[in-house]
Amino acid sequence: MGNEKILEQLKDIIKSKGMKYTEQRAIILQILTDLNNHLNAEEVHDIVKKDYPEHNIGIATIYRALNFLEEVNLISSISFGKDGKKYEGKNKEHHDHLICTACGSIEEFYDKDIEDRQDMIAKNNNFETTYHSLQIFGICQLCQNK
Amino acid sequence: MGNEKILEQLKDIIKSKGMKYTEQRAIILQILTDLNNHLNAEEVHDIVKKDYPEHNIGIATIYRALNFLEEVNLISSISFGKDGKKYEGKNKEHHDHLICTACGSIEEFYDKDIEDRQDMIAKNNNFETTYHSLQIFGICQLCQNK
DNA sequence: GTCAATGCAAATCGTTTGCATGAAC
DNA sequence: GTTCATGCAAACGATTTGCATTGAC
Repeated sequence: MGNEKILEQLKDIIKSKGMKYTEQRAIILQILTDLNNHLNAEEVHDIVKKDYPEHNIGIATIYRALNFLEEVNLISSISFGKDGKKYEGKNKEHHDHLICTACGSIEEFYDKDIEDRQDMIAKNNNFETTYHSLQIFGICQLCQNK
Repeated sequence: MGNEKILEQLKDIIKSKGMKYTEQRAIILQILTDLNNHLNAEEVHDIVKKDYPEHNIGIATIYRALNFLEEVNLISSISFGKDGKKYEGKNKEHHDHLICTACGSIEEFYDKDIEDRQDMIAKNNNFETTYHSLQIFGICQLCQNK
């Protein structure tokens, strides 16, 4: 699994906040870190039920954990119309998204030129960037052929 | 108001689909065409109640009209972070946003290079773009000085 | 007169919250 | 033992749907 590092981060953050380390939060973080995929809360719940049947994690816990993990920056989310908010681990390089509004599939891309232009625009506006998010919505090749 | 053209388009589309032209749909389309703003369904409803008090348009009709108008491409929607789906008329120039997470202010910008790169990326992925949304989050100059 | 569109209320979906119980410390 | 996190169910807000009525054609 090779994600001891991120679990250590989780432990540190939780300790520093006077909160408690629980299996549930670790499992949810691991799922999103290991899986190279964008998942909504329902999908995370399904995976937990399938891969960790001995645990009986409620959907409320999933939502609470996802909100917390995003807050402390261990996962990130993108939101769009139908399927609600989708989450992904932070173990990947920064990238942007091509989102198919027909089937909900998400393709990733990275473009150095766009990144540079954004930095320049922020600079020109005396704007101190925290992060940015670029989504291209449309119809993917598969759905075009349907 | 200068939006007879778009109402003609609406009439044509409705006729071609064997549907019926109604005041309600025309009002909702006009609001989004005239106002230079992104509105969610609730906000459209509020404007209708305020500006067209003699009509008593139900929220369900607002949603049905918005879905229809988007489907036939007379308006477009974006998912603006947490606020859900927001709609805008098609008469507005495209632009992106610098969003200050401290004070919530929104600055608009347009960058031809970024637009071109995005088109290219979509093309390379055989992706048929409907729209795109680029947000740069951070701290604006005013808030930096506080 | 016919059939689609509307208004209303109930239903539904994704998400959050209140509360008693259970687990971490 | 104290306090936080969990699971469950109820609550919630945004959107949708079912149905009788209204209005466009």
